[in-house]
Amino acid sequence: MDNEPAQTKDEGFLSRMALNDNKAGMEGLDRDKINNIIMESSKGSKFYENELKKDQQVNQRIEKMMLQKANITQAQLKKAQAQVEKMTLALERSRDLSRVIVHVDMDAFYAAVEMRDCAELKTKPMAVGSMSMLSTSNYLARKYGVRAAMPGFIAKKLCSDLVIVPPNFDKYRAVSDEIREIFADYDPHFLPMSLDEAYLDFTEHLEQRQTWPESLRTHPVEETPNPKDTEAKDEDLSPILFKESPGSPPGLDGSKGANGGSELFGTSVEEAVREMRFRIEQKTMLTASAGIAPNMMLAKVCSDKNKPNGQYRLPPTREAVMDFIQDLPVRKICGIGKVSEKMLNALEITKCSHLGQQMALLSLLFSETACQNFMEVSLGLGSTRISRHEERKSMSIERTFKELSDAEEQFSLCRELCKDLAEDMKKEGLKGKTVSLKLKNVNFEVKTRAQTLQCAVAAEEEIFAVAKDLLKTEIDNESPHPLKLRLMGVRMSAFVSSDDKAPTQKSILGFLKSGSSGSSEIKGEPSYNPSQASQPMACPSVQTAKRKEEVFLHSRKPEETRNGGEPQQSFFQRAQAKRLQLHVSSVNTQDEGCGAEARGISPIGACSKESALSSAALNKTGGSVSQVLENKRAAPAGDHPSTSGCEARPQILICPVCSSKVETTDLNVFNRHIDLCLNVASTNQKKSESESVYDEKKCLQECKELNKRKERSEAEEEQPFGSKESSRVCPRGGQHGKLSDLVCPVCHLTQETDDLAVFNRHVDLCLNQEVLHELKGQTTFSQNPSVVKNSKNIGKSQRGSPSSLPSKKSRSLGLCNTIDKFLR
DNA sequence: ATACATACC
DNA sequence: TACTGGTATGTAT
Repeated sequence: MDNEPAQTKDEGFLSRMALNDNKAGMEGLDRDKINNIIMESSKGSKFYENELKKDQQVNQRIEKMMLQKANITQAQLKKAQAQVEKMTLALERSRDLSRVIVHVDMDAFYAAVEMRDCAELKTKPMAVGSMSMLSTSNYLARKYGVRAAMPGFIAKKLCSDLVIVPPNFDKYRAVSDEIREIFADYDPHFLPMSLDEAYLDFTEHLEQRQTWPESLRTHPVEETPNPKDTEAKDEDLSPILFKESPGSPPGLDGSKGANGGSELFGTSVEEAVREMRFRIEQKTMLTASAGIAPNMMLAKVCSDKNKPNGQYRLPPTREAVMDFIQDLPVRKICGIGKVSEKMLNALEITKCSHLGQQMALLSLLFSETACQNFMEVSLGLGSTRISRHEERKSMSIERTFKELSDAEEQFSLCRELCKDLAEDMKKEGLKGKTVSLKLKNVNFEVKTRAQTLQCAVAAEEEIFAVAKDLLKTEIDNESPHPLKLRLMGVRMSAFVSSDDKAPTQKSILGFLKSGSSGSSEIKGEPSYNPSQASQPMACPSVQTAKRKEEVFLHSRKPEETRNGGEPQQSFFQRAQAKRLQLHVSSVNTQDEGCGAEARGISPIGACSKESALSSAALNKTGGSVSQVLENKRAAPAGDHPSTSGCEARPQILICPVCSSKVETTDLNVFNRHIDLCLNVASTNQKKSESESVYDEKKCLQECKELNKRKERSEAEEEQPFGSKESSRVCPRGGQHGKLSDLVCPVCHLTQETDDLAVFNRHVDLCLNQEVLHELKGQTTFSQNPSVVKNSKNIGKSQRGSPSSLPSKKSRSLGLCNTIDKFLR
């Protein structure tokens, strides 16, 4: 393959704009001619200008890097080298060659499907897409330099005969289903990367296969495989779109002619993979290519080696792997794109072997993550286990259009997007806390703006309420000029995990009573007035924990996902994990998910859906450590927990942290106040660790500042609780100085801790106990609950670091665990 | 947490 | 005429 990374001494810019002939089927093209056409077609366009700008940014990055490089001393390098060698050894020790990983990839998938279904296309250069953008081209078109991700109008200039077919995603999905059925026969846990691509672990299958009789390894040869095609022009309709590449089924040619023939496959890996490809072809009349290797990273590269319609096996020996890696251009590695390539090239690193040789240098110039990746690549290491069930992290929708400058239209488009997104979210039962707005102006400049709520939302109005504000801000920023947009997108992220959704949040009592997460109904709730059943759809997502098994288009997962819990972890990984842990426990952030709570118990018309705005404002409130029990926490003794939140009469609440009075009808406001106090406290604590003296003035000031800062970005109608009464004392009434010996307002026992988060947790537990107590009608709850120790509880431990506080007395551990579950 | 960039299909 | 859309992740602040 002549896939030299297009070393463009010319401008370097070519590496960005020029033809990327890294793909199969693009060998031996007249690159210069093609690049000329591409440049000519692009020059002067806004797109081109923007690309130029981006390229300059990359160049600056490179310059910066080169400067850094120039400043590296021999001593540093030597030290780094030692480190690198140590890590290399460790990585080497972790090398696992025992797995047989296969990467399968359909050849020119969309294009192949279209060709299969339309005889006329078979002999023509064609591509799937539009005049604006192509998603795939067939191999005939590739001869002209026409490839995926190229705009159709440019492709047309390269090949005036090019036929552009609009995509039929439903059809591709259907075919995808068919091939996935076959995949599952070889690995029921296969990992789909897109409609046409997947990773499979053949290891188990191969073990089984050794014992299989021939009958199980024999597959019929269908002669008239295309029922959809009514015209039976035999030669043209041959199911074989591509001549066999080196790695094709050996017996295929021989036995193909006869109707009713069949094909026997052996027991080796290669035979098994040939069999799979054969079956795919029989079933879909489309060909696939495959790579066989001891890990995912290598398998991926291998599948490209004999494309189309071929396969390549990399033997599972260290020698074979290292040989294979040696001359492999870095750009071939999944994850190293054009920018990384360019940066590496600047360091004269073009092949994977160079990576290994330059690791010391790289470790001084690149991030830890990047280095780890480079090092693994240079050693031919990759994930040896494939796993599927990663949860989706975001969901988005975006649209490109002709210039849109009218604000009104922009808002309505925004709403439209939110509506569609909300629909999608609903389909998967998702709720997220972060809403992002993406804007691209007519100069192709992209902006994203995000806001994170305290509560997870999913409905159109809720999303729109936020997106609209973000959009408004941008419009205002630009005024008096209009925003001239060419794209708008909305994204949801920070999903609450399924465990965290509605049920537990809604009402702990309801949860306990129903004994399962199946329902968030609070029906059992004594003092809950049934008439309140009009309870806003507040938290509709009861059963939402269930997600659709698989979502085709969204099933991507990073290639380099690390295997779950294997001893395969590298030094880098472990070190990083450790750092991360440290980081997490040292950072004070918001807690996750409060589901229905905020809206559910909010006294103000949370239930009324009338105004998207008001509902959004409400959504911004609530959500905190003790969200689970916030109503209880805020409720004066005697008040029933679940009703207290719905009371509209103003209450004076005492903050357990700063002991100040908080006058509010909204428990969320109160809760947030507590959060802020805790934030301030622990920040201060950290700052003055050495003195271990708590500065009261500072606390007050910071409390105010924090409150103000937060308030500012929030709904205007909310009364800033921090700005009033001067009666507040920080950290607690009377207790100046040392931040120890906090007294739990519930159990009244002294807590020997300096950590307010720990203390807070204790209070939570106490409150929980009260609830449980009421629930079970028990009478003895004088015990002081132990502070739960659960270092794994990261989401929570952001506020409550694992504590070593000795529990005063032993108490029902079972109960403790139960509570802890809720607190997660 | 937010913004922006990179990468992949 | 015309340079996507969806998702994840890394990097910097």
